[in-house]
Amino acid sequence: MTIYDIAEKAGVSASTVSRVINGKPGIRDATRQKVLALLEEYHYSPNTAARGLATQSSHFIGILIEDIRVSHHTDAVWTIEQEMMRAGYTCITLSTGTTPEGKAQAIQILQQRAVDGVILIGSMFSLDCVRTSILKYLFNTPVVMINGQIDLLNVYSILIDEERGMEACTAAMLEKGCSHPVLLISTDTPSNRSKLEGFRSAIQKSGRTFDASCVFNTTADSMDPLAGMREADEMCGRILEEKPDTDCIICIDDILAVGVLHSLSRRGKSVPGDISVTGMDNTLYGRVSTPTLTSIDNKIEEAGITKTRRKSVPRCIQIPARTVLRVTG
Amino acid sequence: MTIYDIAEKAGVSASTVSRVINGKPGIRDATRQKVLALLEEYHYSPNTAARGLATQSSHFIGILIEDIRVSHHTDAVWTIEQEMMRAGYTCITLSTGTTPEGKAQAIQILQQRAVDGVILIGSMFSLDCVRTSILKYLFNTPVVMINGQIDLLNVYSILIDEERGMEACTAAMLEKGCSHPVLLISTDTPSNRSKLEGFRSAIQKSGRTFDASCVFNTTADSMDPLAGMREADEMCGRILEEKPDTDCIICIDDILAVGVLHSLSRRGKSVPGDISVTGMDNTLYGRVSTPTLTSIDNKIEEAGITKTRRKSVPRCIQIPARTVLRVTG
DNA sequence: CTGTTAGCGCATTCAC
DNA sequence: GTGAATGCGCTAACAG
Repeated sequence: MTIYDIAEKAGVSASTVSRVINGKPGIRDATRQKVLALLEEYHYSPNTAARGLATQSSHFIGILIEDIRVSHHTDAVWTIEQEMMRAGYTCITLSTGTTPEGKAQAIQILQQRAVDGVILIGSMFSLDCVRTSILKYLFNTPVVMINGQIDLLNVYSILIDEERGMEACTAAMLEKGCSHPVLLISTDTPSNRSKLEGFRSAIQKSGRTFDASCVFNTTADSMDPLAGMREADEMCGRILEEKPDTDCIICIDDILAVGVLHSLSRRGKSVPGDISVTGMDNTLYGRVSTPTLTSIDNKIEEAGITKTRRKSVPRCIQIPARTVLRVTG
Repeated sequence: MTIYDIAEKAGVSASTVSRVINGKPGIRDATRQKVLALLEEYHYSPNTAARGLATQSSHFIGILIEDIRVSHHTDAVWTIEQEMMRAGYTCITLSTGTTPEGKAQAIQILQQRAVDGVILIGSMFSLDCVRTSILKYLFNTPVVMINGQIDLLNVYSILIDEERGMEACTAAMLEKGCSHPVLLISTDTPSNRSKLEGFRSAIQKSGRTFDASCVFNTTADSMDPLAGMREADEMCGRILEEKPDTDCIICIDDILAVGVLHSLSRRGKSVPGDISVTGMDNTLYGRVSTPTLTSIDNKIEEAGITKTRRKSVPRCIQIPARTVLRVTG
């Protein structure tokens, strides 16, 4: 079913059909009704690729995440997708994997699909190779980075202030009476570095001296949540051994927190009676900080990816990380 | 950058450039090299929409799942996406939500995007409204259902034999010495019904009589894993109260299993010492049954969604659910 | 109000 | 070997 088939059956020209489809004015009502009926009868729906070719707008939005299996960012994808759909856009959500090549390839695919905009979710996209690829393939396409930053004119950032989020979280625990907090952190990422900084800052602002031995690192690949949990579980044992007076374990993310909780429960420790535990990231595993997704969503619109971005828009937007603490038990 | 721009710069015609791009033979090597160089220099990459228009093939594969935030099926999406990518296809993965309207809308979107094939993941797509939508919009497009079934000529099924999977799982527990198994099941879905049937069947085949009071239902919306966990947690308390001699809790899925584990650990019960617990579905939360994804993947190829499906292919393929049991502790 | 024409970017005959 | 012409399905001037 093409627009021409319908036109023929209706005894009008293709442009008339096109006008009806797009709700353009200046059509006699009788004609419109007739066409509308045919459209319905034949379940016609327009070929978006052809339309895109003609209008120079694919109505595609590309979303890049590292791994769809990791629930970390999947929440964001969901709301963005819903919102974009309401706006008439279709999302192409791609898992890039952790390698630079994977990311570069995904960016090229999006270019070939002529997406109208791109959303990069996660600090892991703040890479030089990503910058290069954008420059090569998407220099003309608005890009929004959630929790990442790249210095290019067409790249907008929405940053979640994780540093201050973690700082507030730690401060809250200290105020609550914890005197021997420990930070459980995973591999070195921009995001994790911010959180570490926030932790350190809170400690110092409270008048204590920051002791690096209070920071424990896990090494598991962030792509494998199960491994992360297990490692956190073991690490928790080490923490209790090396720092027996620990009364608060602050975890860089919720996966680690779950591992810690398992370990503590096995050891008969009560939470938060004996030890307080906090997580972060608001995934399925727990709900602690990060902004509400709707607020991210607003910001994306603000960044004008769907709009005809006429007015100048701030290149970078900070969202305060809400620190709705939850001492998981 | 269009094919014409490159052609002009190379002093050849567009068709020549096209031939080079597509590796067609019959081009003097010098010409080819020159064009290739320009292609590289200008980071040219073809507009897939235009190409699709010309070749009548979008090289898009549509994937429908109910909710990207639910890790249940997200594993399948990952491997399918990887595989399709290797084959030169781009996946449009859409979350349909639980409503019929959402599913119908997603199907129409895929039609408008002229996808070359569609993959429906989950038993929740075995709906009459889905059938209607496929008939309306995708009657000409090969559709593969994973763990679902719809009677249409262009719809292929890959079924995971959950009934036998659950039967084997239950039988294994009985053999292991459990004498008072309980089934914890969630809302009524085709998939859950099969599992219940498998449970019942194993009980009876072992010579016992099936007692319906051994089946406990949770009511939480399957879309909200957290709620599911919580409910399973509470339900576990009820189970221990009403059936104090329970020595094995078989959970319909891993989310419920996690809830049960939490509850047991809080009550000081040892797993599997006091009580054995099994989950199902091989999500992040645990790994128990279901086929390996690569085997699913093979089956999809077998169903010929990417191929020119010349030979007739079995309309329905059964995969035995592997019952790699893991008594979670 | 409606039809005609042209063009979006590419692949594919058919000539040369 | 290579170029010119045509069409994919649709929209957008431009006429009438």
